[in-house]
Amino acid sequence: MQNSQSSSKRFLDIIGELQALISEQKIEYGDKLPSERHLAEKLQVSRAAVREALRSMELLGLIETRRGEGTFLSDFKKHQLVEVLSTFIMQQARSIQDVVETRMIHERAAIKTVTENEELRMLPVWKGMQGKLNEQESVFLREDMIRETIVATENRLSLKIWFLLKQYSGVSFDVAIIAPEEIATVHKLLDEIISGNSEQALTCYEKWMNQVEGERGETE
Amino acid sequence: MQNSQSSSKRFLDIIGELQALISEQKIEYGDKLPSERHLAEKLQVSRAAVREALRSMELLGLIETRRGEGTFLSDFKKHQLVEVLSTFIMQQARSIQDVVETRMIHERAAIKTVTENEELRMLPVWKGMQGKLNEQESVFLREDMIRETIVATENRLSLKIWFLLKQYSGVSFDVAIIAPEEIATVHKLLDEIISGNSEQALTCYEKWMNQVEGERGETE
DNA sequence: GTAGGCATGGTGGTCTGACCACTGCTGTCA
DNA sequence: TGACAGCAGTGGTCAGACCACCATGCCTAC
Repeated sequence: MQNSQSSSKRFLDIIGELQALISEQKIEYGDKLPSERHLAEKLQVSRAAVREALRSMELLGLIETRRGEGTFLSDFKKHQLVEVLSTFIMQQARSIQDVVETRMIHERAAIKTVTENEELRMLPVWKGMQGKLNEQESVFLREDMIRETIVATENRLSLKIWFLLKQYSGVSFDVAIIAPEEIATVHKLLDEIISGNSEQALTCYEKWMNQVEGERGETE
Repeated sequence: MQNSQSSSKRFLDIIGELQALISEQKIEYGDKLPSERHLAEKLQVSRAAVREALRSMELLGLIETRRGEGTFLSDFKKHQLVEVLSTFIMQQARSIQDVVETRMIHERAAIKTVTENEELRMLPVWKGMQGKLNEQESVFLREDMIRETIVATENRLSLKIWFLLKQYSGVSFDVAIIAPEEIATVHKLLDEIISGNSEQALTCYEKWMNQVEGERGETE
């Protein structure tokens, strides 16, 4: 196990045991965990100790508790983590600017990876996006475009980090594209991706982000 | 305040109050927090509730507790977070490969940013590194080189993420450079940075990483 | 038969008070 | 002067209690 110095920090051990339990019993997202009292008995510790571990995990967004119902393995998208880190770690960040810049680091890297990989740029998803972009009825979300790009790289960790950053930067990022210029830019971006023009794709991306920024400036 | 739905989730409120307290009393990294009993009295909650909040913060690496001594505001480098997330989030990651790749995303971005910014590439730190690289006695750590690059970008969040990733990937990254070829590569990398050749700098970086990888393969 | 109300058991939320283990200090004694 | 014992303060842990809430099932009134 990873519990080498398990002398102190019992609640860390408990978290470890909970992880093992979840793994053993194949508890999946949304499933219910044993009750605090049962866990206390099973792990041979007090309920208070179990609660300390559970609250920690809750703060990380790993679990979700509902009074009167129970404790559930959480969907990893709902992260209290963001709010908390925002006050502590983010205060060390120069500003919201760091968050935006870091988010863009991941986005640029994804675009580059996809564009420079023949298999990835041939994926049907890009054509599909272009189709959606043309249809007036269907909604084409900025977020979808970026997310799909990162998903395509198959780097789940990057996706995870991106998700957190997006959540924190709290921009109007999940809105449908409206401005015709923006649609044109995204169209071009998709073209460049499919064509494998890494340099041009990134240029398009920068242009797009500027447009998004411009719109925000107008509406706010 | 952020306590909108403060009906449940008291421990979140407590964390908020602790943050406020830390802010008010200007408690800095390494300083001691009031004892659990004092906090309980001050915040008008039970000690158990205070402890749940404290354990959560400890898991995030925000504080550090030492039995018999007290609770201290932590240095942000020591993050239990890594270990815990490793079991949950990382299990979703394809593999350690994702961590390495994500770390490199941040490193490449930093090199690019520095190289393409006139002020940054003129910083004395690069010349200093070259000097260190020449002196046989002084230690030139791989880690220093990369870290300084990210530091130069002044994106503290990226630095933070990089630090966590490095810690997790647990590579032999903080060792001194030994192989002459590697020294040559880093020398060239520094040259390209100073010259502002973004493309070439990144090429050097990739070459360097391959060399590092090669060494690891030999020794393990 | 159905809709509404009620009792009940299980769950998380919180508190109290107690005891243990450890640390650091302080005063005493050799 | 130095070593040591005692003490106060701290986190670590526990047991037990009570509350608020939820789901369920039963029962009654319609």
